[in-house]
Amino acid sequence: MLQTFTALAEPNRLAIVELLRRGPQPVGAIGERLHLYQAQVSKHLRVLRDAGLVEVQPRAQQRLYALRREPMRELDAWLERFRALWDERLSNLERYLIENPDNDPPPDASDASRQPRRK
Amino acid sequence: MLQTFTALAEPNRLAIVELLRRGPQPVGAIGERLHLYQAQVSKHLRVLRDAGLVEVQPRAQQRLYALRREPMRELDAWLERFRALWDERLSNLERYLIENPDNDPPPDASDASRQPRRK
DNA sequence: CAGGTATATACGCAATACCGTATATACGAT
DNA sequence: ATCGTATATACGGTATTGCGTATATACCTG
Repeated sequence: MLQTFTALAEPNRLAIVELLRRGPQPVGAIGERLHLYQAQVSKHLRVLRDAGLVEVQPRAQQRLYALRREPMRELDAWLERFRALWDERLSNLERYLIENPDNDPPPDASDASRQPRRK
Repeated sequence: MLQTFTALAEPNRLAIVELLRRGPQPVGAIGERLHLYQAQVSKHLRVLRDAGLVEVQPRAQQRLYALRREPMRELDAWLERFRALWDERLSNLERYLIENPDNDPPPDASDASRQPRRK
């Protein structure tokens, strides 16, 4: 997951991924489209490949890069763990916690980390 | 979107976000939980805040940080643009289109495998 | 106001990342 | 084999980033 975010946390790589959404592309075409030096494209694709975001298929001297769905699905699953929060009453709980500074928050898992400091 | 990915592309920040999934937390608690220096937590939270991923509410001297749903929804929307691809047979179709610009006649496109074959 | 607590920012440093250029490798055609 | 095309990697430089330490700011209590 971290690797996925890392790979996407770069303008050109994100652009590449967006571009590949249209379909597999050879390195050269990507470079032209995004006004990047060929070496940069190769290097960015290397990162995307190591992150599992793209796969490569040789075609003569060309290398066709295509998106892989796996990491996207993982991202989806990761998001899923958050959607529960937004769609549930937990959101209200959080809001309550925030809006009641002076009172004790309701006993729950979110309270487990409160520090008994005092020393 | 890029800012979101950038913010999440750091182990500690990602951990913070995961932690906040349980509910709002003050800075100190986050630091203890993740074994980070307080300054680091503040700085990471600063990044997350600038990215819109978290919001802060003052509570006495503490600052309670909570997740914001906005960027998560954006991420969801961003993913949506890709889901169409995965759920369709377009992947293979596009692959075929690109792989055969004007040269090779297709061996058989109907039963195309998802795996590129090695030669 | 003094003093303690909680958090934010400033600063120097080391590691990392991206870039541009040059070079190496792979493949096809002559 | 040699050349042209397409892509990958190596290398040096610069910019960015995260870290640790020190310090500043804000708030509560007495």
